[in-house]
Amino acid sequence: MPIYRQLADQVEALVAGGRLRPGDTVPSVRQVAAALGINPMTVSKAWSRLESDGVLERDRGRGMVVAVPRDREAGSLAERKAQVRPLVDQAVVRGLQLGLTPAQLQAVMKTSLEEKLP
Amino acid sequence: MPIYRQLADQVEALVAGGRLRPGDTVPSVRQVAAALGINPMTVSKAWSRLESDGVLERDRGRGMVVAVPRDREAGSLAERKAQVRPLVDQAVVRGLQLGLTPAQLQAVMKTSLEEKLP
DNA sequence: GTTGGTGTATTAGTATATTAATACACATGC
DNA sequence: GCATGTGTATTAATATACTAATACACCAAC
Repeated sequence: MPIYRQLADQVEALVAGGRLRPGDTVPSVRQVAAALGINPMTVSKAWSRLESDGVLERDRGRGMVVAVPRDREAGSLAERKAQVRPLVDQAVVRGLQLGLTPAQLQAVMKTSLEEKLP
Repeated sequence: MPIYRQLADQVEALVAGGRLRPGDTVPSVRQVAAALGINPMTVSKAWSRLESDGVLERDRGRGMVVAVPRDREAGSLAERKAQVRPLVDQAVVRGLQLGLTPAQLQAVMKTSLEEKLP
């Protein structure tokens, strides 16, 4: 998995779980790049992707800040469910293939939720 | 998404949901390739991947057949749960980011299960 | 042995993705 | 103005992934 995607996923998980809240700042691209020994552009690509997804916002001259979640942007409840659906399907198919029962799959999701949420 | 992956995912879903059962045959690579207007090797790549995953088996001279699910149940329950976990995590993070509640995410999975299972 | 059916190893061409180097634009504080 | 901090557009090099063309090995039935 590419570096920029690993970075984006990590930050996205922190925000989704509430461990990074709206207004919190994120380390600058150069800080992260120096810490990981990679190119700042690679970090920038991760930050930019998160900005496109509405997770972060650019604060001119300061850096990237966790954005305030705008529910309208995501659409209706049905639309948002439809967006997660493919990912859930993928997990379900894999789980069934492994011989897990529906109840066991639900249990895995419950565990995941408990670990993600603060 | 690449063609060979779409094919593999479709067949995998059919097997996981029980719509294709052990012993059932799968159309030959040339049949599928002709029907879709693509190269047989592309189909072969999908079939091969499914064989690696233990979903299909090669029956020399005849073709590919849905495998008996003994290998899938290899490993403890905890191990199998651990294997699905990353996929569930991905769905959960995306769902939370879209503002879905845990209950709503569980509901999406329930719907997915009901649609997949026969 | 011949025919007609499997799947696939190998090779090659093409497209796409990923990372990095460089130079730039903008904002802030002195 | 100047120094120092942001992020990034551009370009280029590299790696990886995907598809296809060809030729081959295998099996079953006649």
